[in-house]
Amino acid sequence: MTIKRDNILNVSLELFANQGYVNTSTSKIAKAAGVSEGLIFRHFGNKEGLLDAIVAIGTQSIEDYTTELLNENDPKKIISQAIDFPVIIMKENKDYWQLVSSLKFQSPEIAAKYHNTEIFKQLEEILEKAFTKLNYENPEMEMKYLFLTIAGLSSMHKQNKDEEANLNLVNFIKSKYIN
Amino acid sequence: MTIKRDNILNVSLELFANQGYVNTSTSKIAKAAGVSEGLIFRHFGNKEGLLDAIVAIGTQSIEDYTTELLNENDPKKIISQAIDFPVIIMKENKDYWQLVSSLKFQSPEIAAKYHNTEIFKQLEEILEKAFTKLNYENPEMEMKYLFLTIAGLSSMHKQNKDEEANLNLVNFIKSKYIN
DNA sequence: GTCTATACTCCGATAGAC
DNA sequence: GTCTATCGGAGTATAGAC
Repeated sequence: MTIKRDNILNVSLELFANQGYVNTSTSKIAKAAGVSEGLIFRHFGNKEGLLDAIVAIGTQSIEDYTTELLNENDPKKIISQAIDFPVIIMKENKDYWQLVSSLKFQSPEIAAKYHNTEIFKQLEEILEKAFTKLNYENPEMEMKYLFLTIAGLSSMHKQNKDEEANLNLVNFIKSKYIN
Repeated sequence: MTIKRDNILNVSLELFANQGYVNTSTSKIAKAAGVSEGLIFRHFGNKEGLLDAIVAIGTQSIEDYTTELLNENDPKKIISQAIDFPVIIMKENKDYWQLVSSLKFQSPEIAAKYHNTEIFKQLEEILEKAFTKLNYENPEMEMKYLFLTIAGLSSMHKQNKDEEANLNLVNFIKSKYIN
């Protein structure tokens, strides 16, 4: 029953992420998932409904990770884990992350619909507090700077396949914050 | 004479950047540019030819900026100007930059075709040399880290409209390298 | 299977530059 | 008078959502 539905979900996440949402036709999805095209519309109404379902799943697992950080008290651990964020995310949710990034470049309506700020606002607060605890001169700026670095790491992971090099860089950045 | 041609070029850069290449139909471009649809094909052969023309123009102005850096000797100035890179680019080539970024998320063929690494390889070399001159312990890593920061700055500028905040952050980052 | 959107073609006509 | 840029519209083929 839900096997085919899951099939559609998995296949279209992969296709949307790697070929783009607009470039992926429903018939392509149907073929790749081994289902009839009609089933897609039976389950998800229309193509955008399918996109909604996919994004919702991925968002959940990222929220789970942020919640972990909320329960952490040691500021150095928080910073360290925040730097790990792209590594973790990219490993387990590579396709999801790429899809969400790509949606920012779609039409303004689509971009707005899937632009999730809440998770990041939380992360920002946590990080700023961590820097405050560590007596940094300018915690807000430090937080913004680190956030930038994390954003950069995300886009790097998307392009660079050399995992060892990526990990070296992650550790190098960590060493700037934790001695 | 070429007024209409320029019109097409300007309008489609804006549309491609903000709505996406695939989402922008040639008829939409024609209407927005106030020209007949046929004229687009007369000038550029097909839709991809139009994209080529647009990208070529923007690439040129970015190359101009990198060439400036090549002629700079003071390592601190090089680093400072590299950090300024996204600010300059985003101010003068916002749409172009966004378009090129968005193409990375298109089909693999399109992504590969417009993925320009040469400019960045040059920039990488220049920066690594600068860090070597300044006797940093690990110039290669420092370069990669700074490169990451610059990538992060680019994506931030794309989203964040508050120019003053952006500039503050840029200066904060500069202060990490130049005392 | 239906219907619409889209890339692309073809052509006759016009107006201005040389 | 020719050449070039352009218009406007009819028309085709195909792909894609549903």
